[in-house]
Amino acid sequence: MEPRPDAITSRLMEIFTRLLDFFGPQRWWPGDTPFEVMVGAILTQNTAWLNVEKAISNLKARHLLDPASLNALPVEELAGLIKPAGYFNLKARRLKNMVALVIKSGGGDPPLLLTQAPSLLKEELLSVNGIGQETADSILLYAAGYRVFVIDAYTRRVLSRHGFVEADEPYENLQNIFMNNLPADTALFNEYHALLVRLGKQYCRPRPDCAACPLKGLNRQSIKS
DNA sequence: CACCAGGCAAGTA
DNA sequence: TACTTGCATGGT
Repeated sequence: MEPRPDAITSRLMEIFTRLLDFFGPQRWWPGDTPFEVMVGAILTQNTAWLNVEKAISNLKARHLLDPASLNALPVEELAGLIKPAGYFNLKARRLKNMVALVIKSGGGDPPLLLTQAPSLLKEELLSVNGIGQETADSILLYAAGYRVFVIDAYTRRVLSRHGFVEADEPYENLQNIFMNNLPADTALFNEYHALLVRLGKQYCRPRPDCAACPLKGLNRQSIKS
């Protein structure tokens, strides 16, 4: 027996309401410009945000946080500046790859790249070596402002720990649960994902603190549709 | 000290 | 197709 769609909607909204009441608004994404969001999306891959901030500060302090500057910067120097974010050699190449797309497909202007239709934009982003589903969707939502739900390791962990989905549920299925059952409200998608990450960081870690979890006691029935 | 963080791609069988 | 492995700093 699968739950009715409206039942899924109300359960998803209850989760959201609980998280918002408990934590308050998260005001994501932390970044001043669309390009900064894009850079942060690469740097935060499997990395604590605090370390990403240090890397971004290094770039800002040298006025290098724009496509033209990063394009002109030797990849070894870029790697040196983003060291605190970890995987610095890998991420330096990934940033270069992303900048190449901004130049090729946006004429070097991030907003021009980001105003393309979401399906086309996602396809282009995914074609960049170093940008996968989550990074692409983060850019679609938090840099371009499109109504896309971002799935990350915390989201998957929170949902599976609560019995809502299987632990190995594919990315696209998880994404569709939210996108097919929530109101068409970009601000909601923005805040919802941020709240799930906040919950994950604080309570749903590998060693969880379930006693204090704001989602404690929810019905564990599947929400797969 | 060990553990882990807002993933992704390449390699192996 | 389905696993496994490399990538790396810094906070808790």
